[in-house]
Amino acid sequence: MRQSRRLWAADLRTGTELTTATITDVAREAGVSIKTVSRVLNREPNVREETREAVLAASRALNYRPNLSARSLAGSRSFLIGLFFDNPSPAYVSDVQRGAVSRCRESGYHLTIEPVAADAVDLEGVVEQAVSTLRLDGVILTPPICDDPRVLSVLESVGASYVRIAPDREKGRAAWVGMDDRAAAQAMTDHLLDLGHVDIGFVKGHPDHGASRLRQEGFLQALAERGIAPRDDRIVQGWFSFRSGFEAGERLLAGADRPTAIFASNDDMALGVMASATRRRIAVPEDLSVAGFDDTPAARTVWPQLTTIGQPILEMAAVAADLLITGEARDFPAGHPPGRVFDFCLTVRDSTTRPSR
Amino acid sequence: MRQSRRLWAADLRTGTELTTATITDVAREAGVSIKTVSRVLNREPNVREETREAVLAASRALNYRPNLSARSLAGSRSFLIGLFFDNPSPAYVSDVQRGAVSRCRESGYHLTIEPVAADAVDLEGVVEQAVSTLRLDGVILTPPICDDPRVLSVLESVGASYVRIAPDREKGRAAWVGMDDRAAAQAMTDHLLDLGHVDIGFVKGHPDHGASRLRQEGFLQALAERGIAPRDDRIVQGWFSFRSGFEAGERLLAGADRPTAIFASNDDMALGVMASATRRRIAVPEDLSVAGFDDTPAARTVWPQLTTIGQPILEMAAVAADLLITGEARDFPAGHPPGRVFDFCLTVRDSTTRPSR
DNA sequence: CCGGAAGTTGACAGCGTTGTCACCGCCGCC
DNA sequence: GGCGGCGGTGACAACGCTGTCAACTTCCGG
Repeated sequence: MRQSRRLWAADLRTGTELTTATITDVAREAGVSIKTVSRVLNREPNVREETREAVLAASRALNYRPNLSARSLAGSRSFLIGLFFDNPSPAYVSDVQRGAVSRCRESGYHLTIEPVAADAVDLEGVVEQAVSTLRLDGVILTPPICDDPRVLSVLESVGASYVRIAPDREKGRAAWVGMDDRAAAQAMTDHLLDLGHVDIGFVKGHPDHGASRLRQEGFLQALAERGIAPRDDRIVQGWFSFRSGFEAGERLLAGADRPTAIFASNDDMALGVMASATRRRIAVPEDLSVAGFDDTPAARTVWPQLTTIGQPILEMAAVAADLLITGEARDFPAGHPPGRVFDFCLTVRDSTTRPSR
Repeated sequence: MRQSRRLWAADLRTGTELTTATITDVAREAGVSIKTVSRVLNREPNVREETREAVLAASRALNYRPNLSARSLAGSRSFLIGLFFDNPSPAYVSDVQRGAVSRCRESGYHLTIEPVAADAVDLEGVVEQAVSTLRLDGVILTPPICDDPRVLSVLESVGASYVRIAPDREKGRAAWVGMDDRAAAQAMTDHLLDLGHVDIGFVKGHPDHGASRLRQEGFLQALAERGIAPRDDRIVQGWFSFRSGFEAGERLLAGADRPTAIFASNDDMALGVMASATRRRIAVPEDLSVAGFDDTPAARTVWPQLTTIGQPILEMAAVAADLLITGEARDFPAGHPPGRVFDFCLTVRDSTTRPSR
């Protein structure tokens, strides 16, 4: 009745000795071979119900934990999924992580993270190193690196399957999940138009992000459908940052000829616009409606609370992990990867109302 | 000249065939045994310089990547560090992740994350499962779960070494890194006193967080050292949330008898106070100075920008990872674990100024 | 010039699991 | 009634690396 015994350095301190059950111990306990234990644990077919239960009982009795390293070395799966991200927004990344982990946990997978700078010189090296040494079963990519051709090439050259979240280009290249930014921006603009606004300012996003273009298109389309001609001086460039939003606000709100509403391409810039309005003693929403995009926590942490567009990020990330775990992200007809568009959520809060004039 | 060849499912699509070099390939290429290659790669002593270089050259030539699973299975290290966190603040967690990963990368370690809910029924199970199956070399714990006795017990019972970030209790139990919350709160209060404020409101933090108590103590001590008696009605309970800060502001700012400055125990609550002031047309900082704590991104994303206390979170997390990687977190004299206090940073921005009356 | 210590290297046995293949018995079919 | 097939099981060889130990070299001091 020998069991694998291991002595940890920490035990030398406490004097406790630990036992870590291996698959061999479980097999002995259940009176079967290790291969049969393996079959049960991997839910393989062709195991008698009676045998399965005996194994499961033995496994529970010994508090058996499979050794991922051994599984990975012997088998073809590592049970590890990598999440690569630049750091656009902590709140966004946090949601992606929680969504992905929740799906991973269901299948005994774990998530490793690799924060990287999109402009890092050795981006490819970091990616390749992580994927190769960890033998990742799959990789999840967030914007903006999900559109970095170098990263995609590296992943493909080492044969890793990956899912892109909200990619902008080459959607036929690999699996992805995303949202319809154009439709969302159009919906928000419609909301402002419905309130009675006709003179609406727009703050563009960072030109490198694909979403910026789509959001602007949605804005313009909404105007077009109501027969409103966009005024060039109502559309100003921003960079997704609070400061750029503040500056855009300063520009749009200078003078008496100002819009009655401003739609910023993300929440941080919307907050910047609100700050600019506050500075100029323009009351939000009474004298100016402000709308954002993303529904970051800050949108609720500000007064008045921001009307914005929410994305089901947790769900998107969970589906991304799912595509990897099920293998759908790997096996698909060339040029036709699985992709899924999620619904956005227009959240009307206190920063938008009918125009006062 | 055979090399290990592996065919990936993805290659069936592209027709490419991949070669993954193993330590055996490197050994053959360099004309030495695999053990010698292993020695070089692990920086073990007693290898001739000439041999070392030959191995390194061969390794580079074949673009060799060690297989972590194999290393972990054969050796005693998994090169994996786990980060367990509840989700108090995405910005905080994001900094912890970046700090820890930066140190990990230096030593070929990787970080796995386990977001958990502090009140999850099976918290212990999740922790135990992750540590056991992944064979984590170490674990990093953030508040509030770094103070959860169940988690600490599980980690100790499976013999995992861990480092706590900003623990509140039982600091003699395991390695930790932290900051002096009391001194920081005192410094912030001194800043307000130095500006000339004598009537300062204080918003307490969540009673379950140890930091709340320390911050209040620092506030009171600063007053005491100037001989100022604290007024009970100037100290109100908060819960670290924006809303609770807003409500605290409403309470403190009602009526003409109001403080000239308010120090909130964290940034979210300070923002709530600012929102309340804005609603009541009390100008910040002209008519009311507001100070926060934590230096979250929102502190800069608001107008006026918030005076607050910053913590070197990246550095703290990096040191936490370092303690794990070097083994200092594991081997220490009983009752005397390594611990380190980091300097805080008082960041004066626009939300505080001299009192107008 | 010799004995021993220190430096340098390799053979080999695992580490805990999965993949392959063989085996045994039972069923249904001609 | 023999035979092919399949459900159920186990023996055994990997997987790629590290730990152990032994062997061989080199370098000293006496």
